[in-house]
Formats: sequence, structure tokens, C-alpha cells
Amino acid sequence: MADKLPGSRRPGRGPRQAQEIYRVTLELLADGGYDGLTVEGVAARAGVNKTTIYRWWPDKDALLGAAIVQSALLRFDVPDTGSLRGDLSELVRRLVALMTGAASGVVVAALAAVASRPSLAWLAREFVTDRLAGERAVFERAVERGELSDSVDPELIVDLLAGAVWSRVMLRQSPVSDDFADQVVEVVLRGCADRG
Amino acid sequence: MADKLPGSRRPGRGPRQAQEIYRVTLELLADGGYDGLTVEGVAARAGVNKTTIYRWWPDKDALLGAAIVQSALLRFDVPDTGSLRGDLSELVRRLVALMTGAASGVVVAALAAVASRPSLAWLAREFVTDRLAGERAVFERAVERGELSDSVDPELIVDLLAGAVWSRVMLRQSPVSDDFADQVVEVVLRGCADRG
Amino acid sequence: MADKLPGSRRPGRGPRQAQEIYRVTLELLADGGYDGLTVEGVAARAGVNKTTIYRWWPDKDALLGAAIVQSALLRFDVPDTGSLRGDLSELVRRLVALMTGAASGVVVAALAAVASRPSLAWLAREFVTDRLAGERAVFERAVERGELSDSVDPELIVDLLAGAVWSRVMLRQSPVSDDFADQVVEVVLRGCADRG
Amino acid sequence: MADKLPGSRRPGRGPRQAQEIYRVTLELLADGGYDGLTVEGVAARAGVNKTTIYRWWPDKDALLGAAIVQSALLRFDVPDTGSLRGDLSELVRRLVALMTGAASGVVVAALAAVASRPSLAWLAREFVTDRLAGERAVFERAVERGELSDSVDPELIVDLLAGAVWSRVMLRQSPVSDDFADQVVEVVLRGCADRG
DNA sequence: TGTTAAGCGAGACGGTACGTCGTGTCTTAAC
DNA sequence: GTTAAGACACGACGTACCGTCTCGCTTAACA
Repeated sequence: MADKLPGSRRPGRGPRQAQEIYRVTLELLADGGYDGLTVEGVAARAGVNKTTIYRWWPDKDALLGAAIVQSALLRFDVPDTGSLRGDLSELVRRLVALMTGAASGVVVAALAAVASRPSLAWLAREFVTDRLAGERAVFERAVERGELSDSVDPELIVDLLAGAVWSRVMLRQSPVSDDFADQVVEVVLRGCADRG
Repeated sequence: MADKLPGSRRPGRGPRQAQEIYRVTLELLADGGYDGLTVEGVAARAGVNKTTIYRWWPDKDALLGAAIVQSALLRFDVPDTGSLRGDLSELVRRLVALMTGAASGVVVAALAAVASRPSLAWLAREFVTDRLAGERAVFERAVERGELSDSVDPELIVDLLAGAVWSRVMLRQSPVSDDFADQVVEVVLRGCADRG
Repeated sequence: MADKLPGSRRPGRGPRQAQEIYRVTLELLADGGYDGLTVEGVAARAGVNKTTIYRWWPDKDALLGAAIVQSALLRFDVPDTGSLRGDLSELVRRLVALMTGAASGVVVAALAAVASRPSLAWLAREFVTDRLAGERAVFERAVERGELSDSVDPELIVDLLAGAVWSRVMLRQSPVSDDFADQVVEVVLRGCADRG
Repeated sequence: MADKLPGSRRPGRGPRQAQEIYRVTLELLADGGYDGLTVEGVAARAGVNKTTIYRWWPDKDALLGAAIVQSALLRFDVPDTGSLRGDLSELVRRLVALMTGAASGVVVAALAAVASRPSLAWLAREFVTDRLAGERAVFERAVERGELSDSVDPELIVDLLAGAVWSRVMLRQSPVSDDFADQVVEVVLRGCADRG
């Protein structure tokens, strides 16, 4: 499992120094954004030859994509608080934390890069798909508990919640107030509530 | 006003060929994304010397920013249909159209670039701010008509709506169904409805 | 003797595929000149691993040298026509044929490489030395027949003849007329004739 | 005239630092042979950017060719001693001096490179052609003085003389004895002498 | 009506990174 | 014991853009 990932004991794909290369890649990305990330820089800092990098990843974007995927950066586990409201609230909170927390540099740069580079578009898709897959459980539990009609499209809810966070953090670039999560969830939940 | 903009009859800022330069800039952006946009390419296609471009814009991003601002790309007028639902629905529809319509190439590339380049971040802020300023009227009318409590934060609503569109188009990259706008607006509106 | 050479029945030195390696080496040399000859290319075409080549020859030049030596490329037997004029004439003719004939590609490339690579210089020396050793017989026979004073230095004659051919073919790169050999030999022979 | 050459006050072709670049080019060639000559090395030593070099010369060989041509390396003036023997003797002496003298490093490396690189072949041709053109005067004077029949082909003589020197220096790589020039000229002259 | 300054074309340049290719070394494991 | 397989450091290749600079020409405004 873990040791099936490239870099740990060279199981399948990736150079011996894969872990270090990934680390440096994200480090440079955090430091100088997409432009600050150069293959030569990664090679130098990782103590590896440039050719080695190109042997394993066709180009800069592929490397970046692999580094992002391999890292746990965009991965977080699904909350299970016992109530739909609690779950979604926690979800939004985690999203916000992800984008504004300690590692926000890397994360924001990564998300931005993913959003703007065609060759990384698959990553965006995969990320959202993963999100949805993960959160599906949340909604199923909610339906079981009778908190949500099964006619509601989970995809739509995730889009609303995640989109709102994105808008605040990435576009508006304004500080996210503490109760932002609650407000957002409140609106969405009531909007989905069974009428009548 | 109009003739205060660079490019029209050389009023203040910008070279004589400003319009052509802007046009080519967005053209290249549409064709090859941010990477396909090169100052040298713009100069060549616009029949202008590279030096001229650098005389007026400090760097590539500044040029791109100016081109985006100067174009009407990210600008659209506020709908006034008589009802809040109608207004918001139309708003979302226009956003979707913007990102998926004929000029979607430029628009998406522009938005992506803006999202990922620190030196274009101001454009993102300005864009959302503009949005908000424009749409404020919508909400004021709604409050007057009694369709909306004045305790509701318009900013939140815009974030939800715009964010959902962004998520669908930019991240999920999936086709946007025709009634997507209606569904989104429905949820948000009901979520904001006065509890009673 | 023959089986002392590397490659034939793996007698002493050289990998099992030595013959094939040599063949491919000269093939690549003929095709693309010295630059077109790459160890990796040889390995690939010969169906051998690069490491194997480096195990047997320290570097590219060594391989090339060995391939040239092993081939009969630069080797030809001494003519014995019965007269000095005939012998020398034939000698020049053979030289010309060597450099302009069917295999001229390899030969010229080989000679050029030998001329310009310090690590192949020994080959040049050896080649000329061989020539001289071989032709010595020609001159001894000529002296015996009284066609040549024994005060004449054979080395000088060979230098003149071979040099003229080299100049024509390699430097001047002009087609060599049919009677070039005769003219050259004529001049040199008369120049060496006993005065009186 | 002199200032029509590239490098001196930028008249036509070549970067501002052309002279320095040429100098360094030949310097590196002398030091490390053709392999030791790298564009990056030249750029570094000449205090010029690599791109500048590639702006003016398509590749390494073109640069080398230009450097050789521009230098006076392969150029020497025609002797005029009053007799054919004197002229040719001096000619050979100068050739030998060229290849064994102080600057022999560059010269030999240059000649070798020229001989072995297809893209420098034109230089070889040009060099020999120049030689011939220069020496033609020697032969015309000799014919006027009655020292030589006009039926003798000067080209042949030059090939013989130059070829012999080449053979000695480049192929045989043996020290050239002092009276080598005289011997060679003696043989060739007598070989060309009017019979009768 | 000249003069003067702003705008521009032309072109060279230093600089950084790209992605590629080849050399020669090394390790591991198979035949 | 030889070889295949494959990873690697190293160095250079030639290319593409970036952003800067200098030099003259031209053209419009201003004196």
C-alpha cells in the first residue's frame, strides 16, 4: 500500500530519490509559485541530475502533478460527526483550513496551477471526483437519518460549498471569517430541506 | 470616458497600436493558453516592435491584465427581470454562458491565469468586487420588494452562485446542464428565505 | 592468427557478439560520420547492452579503433607487377580506389576520424608504418632490378604518393582523374631516377 | 578593408565581441582539440552569453569555421626568392613550420577538424584552392624564367608537396628533419624537369 | 516655422530555463 | 563469468522567451 507508492523502496515507478524530488518540488512551488518551480532547481536542491527527472516525468507539469498527487496535500478524510450539519460544517472548515492554513502556500499555488494548466486539468477533475466519492457517504448517512431527501443531488451541494470557499479564498482573497462555514452550510442545508 | 481608455485616439496611456496589441494578446491567450502568450508573439502579430510593448507595460502579466481589463470580457450588466429569482437565474446563466460560450477559450484562460498569477491577483479581486457592486442593486431591489430579508449577506449569495459555476466549469470540467442555473438558484433562494 | 583476433570464436578478448559490434560500428560510422557513431547506437543495433561494450573497450574511440583494425578496411596487399613503375602505379590506384570506391564512406570517415582524434593517432602511425613495411619489398625488388638507386628513401616516396592522393581526395575533394596515378608516379619516378 | 571584417567596429556580420569570441574559440581548440571546444566554454571565457553566439553562428562548426577563416592561421604569403627551387623549398618549409611551429596546436587541430567534419569540408576546399591560387604566380614566374615547362600541372605539384608534408606531420607524426623540404622539392623538381 | 521631445523600429544583448542526447559508471540480478 | 537491464551523474547541445539597452528616425506639439 504505502510502499506501493513511487519513492519508497523503488517498487514501480520513479527514481530512487523520488520522495526527495517530490518534497523539493512542492517546496519550490510554495516558495515561488509556478514560475519559481523549475526542473533545474528541483534537480539541484534534490541532489539529483536533471536528466534523472526527465527520465521519469516527461515535463515540468507531469512532475508537479505527480508531486501533488503523491503528497497528501489535497486529501482529507470525510468527517462523521453524527449529523449532516456537523459533517458539512466540518467539511467546509477543513477546506478553508486547507487553503488558509500553514501549508496554504503550496496548496493555493497547486490549486491555481491545476486550474490554469491544461496538462494538469486531469488533476482538478480527479480531485473533485475524489471529493465527491468521499462525501457521498456523508449524504447517504444523512438520507438514512432522514436529514435529507434522497432527491437532492450531492454533487450540487458540494459544488455550492466548495465553490463558495474557492470564491472567498482564491478570487476574493479576503480573510475568511470564523463563522463563514456555518453560514454557508446553513443556507445550503435550508435550501435543500424538504419543503412542506 | 471611452476616450480615456488607452488605445482610442491615444489619450493617455498606451502606444498607438494599443487596440491591436490587446486584440492579439487575447488571441494568443485563447489559442495557446498562458504559455502560448508571448510578448514576442504579440509584437510580431501586431506588427509592433517588442520594445514598444515593454515601453508601455512593465511585463507580460501587466500586458495581459490590461488586455483583459480593456476588453469587455469579464464585464456584463446586471439583469433586472422584476423578480429576485429571475435576476439571479439570469446572473448564473450569464456566468455559465461566459465560461462555456463562443469566447470561452479566452475567458477560461484569462480566469485561470488570473487565478494563478500573483501579479494578476488584483484583477481577480477587482472582478469579484465589480460583480458584487453590480449585483448589490439586485439585492436592494429584492429587499424593497420584500423578497429577501435585509439580514442576508449578498456577498455570501454571490459567492455561492459564482462558486458553484466555477466548480462545475473550471474544476469539474463537466458539461453544465441547462437547468443547472435554476437548481442552484432554487437552493440558494430557499436557503435564504425568511424562516417563518 | 585469425582466431587471435577478438570476435572470432571468442578466443581471447571481446564479447561474444564482437563481430556484429564491429560491423555495426563501421556501419554507423559510414552513415553518419564520427558524430553519427554512438556507443548507444551500436549497442542498440547490435542487440547488445551498452555495458557490454564498455566492458571490452574503454571508450568510443577504442571501439572505433578496434573496429577499423579488425576490418580489412585499411589493409591491402602489396602489388608485384614486375616493374617499379607498375608496382607504384598499382599502389596509387589502390589507394585511390580505397578512398573513392564503394566503401569510401567508411574509409574516408575512418581516416578522418583517425586524423583528428588524438586517441586514434596510434592507428594513423600504425597504418603508415604498415604501409611502409609492406611496400619496402617493392623498393627492394626495384633496387635488385636496378630500377632504383638504393640511396633513395622509400619513406619519402610513399609520403609523396600517398600524400598526393590524400590531398586530392580528402582536401581538394575533387574527382580523381583516371590517369592521376600515372602522372603522380611518373613525376616521382623521374624525380628519383639516377642522375647522369 | 581590415575594418570590413567582422568584429572590428561591427561593420557587417558578427557580434560586438566577435574578435574575442574567435580568439577564445581557437584557444579552446588548441587546448583540448575539437572535443575541448564547447560553445558554452567559449561563451564563458569570452564573457559573452551563449545565446549571443548562437545568434550569429548556427552551430559549433560554423563558429569554428569562421574563427579559422578569420584568423590568419591558414594563410601565408607566397614566397618569391627568384628561383623555382627556392620558392618551392620555402613553400614547403612554411607548411612544415605552420604545422610544427609555435601555433601548431591550433593549426593541427583545425586541419584535423576540417578534414573530418563534413560541415567544415568547404574550408578544406577553400584552403587548398587559395593555396593554389597563391602559388600559381610561382609557377608562372618559373615558366617565364624557363625553369619549368608549361605542360606541367601546378596542381599536381602542390598536391605532391603539400601531401608529403601532411603525411609526415599528420599521419606519420614523426619529427620532420631539416632537409626534408629540400629532398621533397628535389624529387618533385627533377620529376618535372623537361626530359631531353 | 522651426525646434524639441515623445514615440517608435531595429537590433543586439545577458540571462534563465527548457527538453534532449550522449558518455561513461555503477548495481543488481539472471543465464 | 559473462551478460542484460536499468538507473545515474555529468556535460553539452541548440532553442525559446524574458526583459533591457542603445541608436537613430519620424512626427506632432509647442514656441
